[in-house]
This record gives sequence, structure tokens and C-alpha cells, in this order.
Amino acid sequence: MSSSLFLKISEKLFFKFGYRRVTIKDICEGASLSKMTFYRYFKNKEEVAKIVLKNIIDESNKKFESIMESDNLFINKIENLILLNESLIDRIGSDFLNDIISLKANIFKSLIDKQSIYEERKIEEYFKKAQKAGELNKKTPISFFIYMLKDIQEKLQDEKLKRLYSNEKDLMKDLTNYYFFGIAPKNKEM
Amino acid sequence: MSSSLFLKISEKLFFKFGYRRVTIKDICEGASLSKMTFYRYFKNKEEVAKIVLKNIIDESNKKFESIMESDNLFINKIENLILLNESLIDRIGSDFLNDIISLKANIFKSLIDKQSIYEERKIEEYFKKAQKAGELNKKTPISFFIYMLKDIQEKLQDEKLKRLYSNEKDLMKDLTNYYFFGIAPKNKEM
DNA sequence: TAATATTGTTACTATATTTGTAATATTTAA
DNA sequence: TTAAATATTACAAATATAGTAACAATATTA
Repeated sequence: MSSSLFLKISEKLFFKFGYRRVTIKDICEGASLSKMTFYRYFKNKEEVAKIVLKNIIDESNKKFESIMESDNLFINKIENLILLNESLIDRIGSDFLNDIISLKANIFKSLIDKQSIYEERKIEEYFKKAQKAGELNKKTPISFFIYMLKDIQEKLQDEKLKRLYSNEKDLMKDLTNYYFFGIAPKNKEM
Repeated sequence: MSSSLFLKISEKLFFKFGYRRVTIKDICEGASLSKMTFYRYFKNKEEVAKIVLKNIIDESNKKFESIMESDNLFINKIENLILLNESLIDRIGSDFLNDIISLKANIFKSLIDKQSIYEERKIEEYFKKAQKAGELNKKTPISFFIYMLKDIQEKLQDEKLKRLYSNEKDLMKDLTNYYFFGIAPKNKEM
């Protein structure tokens, strides 16, 4: 099917070069198909980008749910969550997101905002569950855990911290341990 | 100095996105300077790209010479040469070179061709020296060694081969050993 | 400090690229 | 073989980019 080929190529180009640097011509040449064929399936570049974005959001939500619904320890879920986030950033690259967010038409912005809100709600939901199950301190407000989780994720990008480790995965392990054993109600085995 | 900032930003953008996807506007915004200031220092984008290309060529030639003039064993020189080549490809990326080679105006092409010829001559020169010093089989024509060196460098990009190794450096070591002990006049110590 | 050189900005036109479409051709499948 | 689906070419309209003129600010030096 031509339309899925267009999507595949578009995604590849968008993630590599960002949105504005990729033209419809580039996408068509990448797919070895004509422009008119492109317009048979899509209204314009914006529509393709919206689908690409939607796909990646759906995909990441599925992964998110499957991590949180697994029967791992809570600490492992958090670790997998951070890993998921990292690999997403790696794959999408910053240019695509920066480009579409800074467009006048804020169709993308609203999509992303919607996703952020959805994700935050889901995280809150799962943290509440964990709190009920005694996996988190019951007296601390959930919003604190979430605030600190974001803080930890930012620290994973911190150049100074990265330089302390030869391996980024080790930094992640230490950060997750730091995060979890600071919020755990009692000490469990490593 | 503004001009070196322009060059620095240009290089960064060219290596990341290629030549055609980068506009003078991008370069100016990256350097936080106006377009007119750009035109004070450079005639156009082509000129900047030429300088960027020239700089990288000069730099790589210096490194090449310093490797070949070092007093390492010949096998280590070859290994360093392959390493140098690989890190260059990594840094420049394929988009920049592809873009400027496929331009109508073949100013870039001639620069690159010139460099290839220069490099080939230099390699020939150093291989002849090594042959004289008994580090290479005297009966084999130099062109054979060079042909095989290129073959080895291509194999380093071979996806099938890469898949056999978890670490790319290990593949390189094996390939270099393979190359060298195939052409050595007698077995030396590992 | 006044004159001059240097570096920078804004605002604009010319040019080039990209978009999106109409008219037309080719392929597929019943 | 004919109709429907799919693709191509060639082009006008919209948009983005390149390059410049006229002017402003800042630094240099006599």
C-alpha cells in the first residue's frame, strides 16, 4: 500500500531532519512515487505529520500501559518508564518536535498537550494504585512523586552528570535507585 | 570573530542536515547574527561550504600524516588510518557529501576528487616506503595493497558483517588483522 | 572629542523553491 | 474491453530564500 510507504518514509525523514526541512518532494523521492500520488492519500505535509505523530503517540501509550500493567516490582516499572522515555527521545530527535511546536497553526501543539495531560493522568493513576498497595509512602502527595520523577528524567539529560559515567545506562540505574529508595516506605532487598 | 562563529555553526548544521536543507537564515539564527553580517564575510552559502569542506580536508590530512609519520608498527598505522576514516564519516555524515557532490556546479566535486587523488598518492608513497623497509611483500604491486585496503574499509560498513559483532571496534580489529597478516612477509608477534 | 572605520540592523526586491492542481496517461481487475 | 484505480507531466500560485540598499550603532584613532 502506497500510503503506508509514504508514512514510513515521512517518519524517517521527519525524525532525522525535523518537519520544516523536509519537503513533499523529498518524501515522494524517498518513496519513489509521484507527488500527485502523494496528494491522492494526503491533504498536505501537515496531515502526514499529524498521522506520524499520532502513530508514535499511540505506540508509546501502548508500551507505557504494558509496562505499568506488568507484574514487575514498582521500581522496575519506573526504570522501564524512564528507559521508554529515553528511547523515544532518541528515536524522534528534538528537531521534529521543536519544528511542529513552533508552527503558527497550533494543531500539533494541542495534540502534544493533550498527550501530556493524558500521560500525567495515567501516571497519577498508577502512582495512586502503588500507594494503595503500600509501594509508596502514603502520607506524601502523589504530585510530589511526579514532580520528582520529572526532575530525575531531566537529570538524565544533564551533561555534568553524564560526564561522571562512562555508560549512560549506569547513570540511569543510579538515578532510578536514588529516586525509588528515597520514596519507598521501607527498605527492600536490592 | 564573527566569521569563525558563522563557520562553526555552518559546519554543525551542514554535518547534521546536509547542504541543501540548511539556509543562510538558519546559519544566521544559529549564530544570533544578521544576514547582512553574514554577507559581509561570505559571498554565499557555497563559499561557506567550500571553507568548511576545505577545513575538514586539511584537518584530516594533518591527522593522516601524523599517523603515517609516527613510529608505530605498520599494522597499527593501518589500524589508525581505518579508525580515522571511520570517525570522519561519523562526524561529517553522508548528507553533506551527497548534497554537494550532486550539485550542478561541480566546484565541490573537483575539490573532493583532488583530495582523493592526493590521498591515494600519499598512501602509495607510504606503502612504497613500507615495502622498501620490508614491512610488505616486495613482489606484490602496491596497487593491490591499496585495492584491498579499500575493500576492507567497505567491509567495515557491511551490515551483514556488523551483525556478527556486538562491538564495531572488534570487527575493525579483526579486519585489520586479517588485512595485515595476509600481506605481511613473515609472521610477527601479535 | 570629532572624524573615520568597522560592524551591525531593518526593510525591501528579485529569484528560486515548493505547493497544489488540471489535463492526460498507464495499469489493474472484473 | 471497459471502468476504476493509480500514476505522470507540466504548470500557475503561493511561499520561502537570497541578496542588497540605505541607514544606525559602536569602536578606533588622530
